[in-house]
Amino acid sequence: MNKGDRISQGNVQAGAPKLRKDAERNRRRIIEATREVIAELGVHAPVDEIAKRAGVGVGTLYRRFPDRTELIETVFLERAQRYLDTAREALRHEDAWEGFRTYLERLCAMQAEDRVVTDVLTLNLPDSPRLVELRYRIHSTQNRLIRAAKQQGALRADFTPEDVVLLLVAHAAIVQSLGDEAPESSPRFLALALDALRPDGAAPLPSAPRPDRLVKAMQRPPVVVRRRPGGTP
Amino acid sequence: MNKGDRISQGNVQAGAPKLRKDAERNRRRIIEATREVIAELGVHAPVDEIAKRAGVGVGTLYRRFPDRTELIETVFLERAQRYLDTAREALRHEDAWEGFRTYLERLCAMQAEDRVVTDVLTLNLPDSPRLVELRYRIHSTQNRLIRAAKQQGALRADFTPEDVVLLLVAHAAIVQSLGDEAPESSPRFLALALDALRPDGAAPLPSAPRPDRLVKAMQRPPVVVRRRPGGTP
DNA sequence: GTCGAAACGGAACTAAGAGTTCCGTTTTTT
DNA sequence: AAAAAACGGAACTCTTAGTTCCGTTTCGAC
Repeated sequence: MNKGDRISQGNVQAGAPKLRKDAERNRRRIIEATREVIAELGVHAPVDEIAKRAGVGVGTLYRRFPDRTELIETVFLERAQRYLDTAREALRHEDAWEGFRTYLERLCAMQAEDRVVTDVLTLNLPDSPRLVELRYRIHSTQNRLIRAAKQQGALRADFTPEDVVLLLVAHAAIVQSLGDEAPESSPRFLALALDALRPDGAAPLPSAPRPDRLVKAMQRPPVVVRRRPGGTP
Repeated sequence: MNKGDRISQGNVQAGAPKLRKDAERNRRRIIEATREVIAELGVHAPVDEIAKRAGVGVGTLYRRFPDRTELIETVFLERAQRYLDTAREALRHEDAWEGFRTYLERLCAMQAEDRVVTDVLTLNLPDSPRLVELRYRIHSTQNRLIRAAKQQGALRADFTPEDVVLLLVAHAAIVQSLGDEAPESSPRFLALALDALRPDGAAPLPSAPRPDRLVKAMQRPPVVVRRRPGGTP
């Protein structure tokens, strides 16, 4: 490493030494590029692509973020937060069903325009307590939405929070395999899904997957943020 | 290549010279192993895994099948055929709705126990006219199922064949990300999906994706059967 | 039973990614 | 103008996967 280079973190911390003007500008560009690129390509997006989009060399990127993970995490948490905000907003609807419907619609729209949203649902950064906490809040907000919609009689009684996961996993696949070429697929699927949630005339459902299993299943492949494939031996 | 080695094809053709006994036995083992392995891992399954499962060296495998693609294709077409059989059987139900429902259920079950089924739906082998033809037959059989179920008034009128694709893509994702850990997910999802198809009280759907676009979307990534990453320059 | 052809196994080679480092050059700052 | 900081991107490493090569083993015809 060169003399002047210094390891620092993506999130400027209190008391961090000020960056040179060009460095600060590049830091912002990198974060912005990361947002864009992983929205399109998902968290697996290669570093080179991010650097290119930011108009910066990879070296520059690594000077600011000690590794790929550090960089991704910044953006990842941002998204999780937005996810939570969506749930909370939905809760403010006075019509509970409308609130729930809006929630699903917004989530699907987010999935369609940003692949990371799906990843937030699915993946765990290694050791990110903050993400765990955000997920917890998302879930409990979501539960309140569901309960309210059921009480109102607008949502089938045997619907469970796990079903939301099923729908989102399903919709993610629709968007990922069909989204670009056949964008009508997403709204079409969502509309069908909503019809499945009506209480009237609903056939009884087989039992829902256990939540803990579901969580385990979704967090399974730590494939996401691989550490050190190359580099230091 | 050694003197004795000879390029031949996976499917024994008329007039092909007879294989030695051990060779013939290995050839069968390889095909069987391929079936098993790609059922579990999908068409991307590495050749080494297949060879290992067959209890055979990779060399042996390549002596019989000039390349990976050749091998996969054999099994792939077998599956596509079974897919078609399922559709045809469903057509024999006297109750059209039952037929259609059974069709979907069988398809989902097949997806759950064999990843290749999804691949058959999604992917094209390079230059496989036979697969194209099978697909065509599958589609037309499926269309008859749908028409009959609608006429009987058991299936919502705005349902289209494209919706079957949506459901299968969605279900494939459910099985792939949740299947192992939370096997209840698949039947649960299917039951919800079937409820979405009821004609009574169905909300009007947004327009379906155009079939040609859908086909294009699904056949997009020719990622599947990559040719020559290494090997002959 | 022997011997040549056929087949075998699996190490080694090639290619394509992808993350990380290194260092000669450029830009800021004082 | 000089020193410090930052820059860019080629080069290096590791991984994964398809394919070939060749010394060794097995089969089958005589």
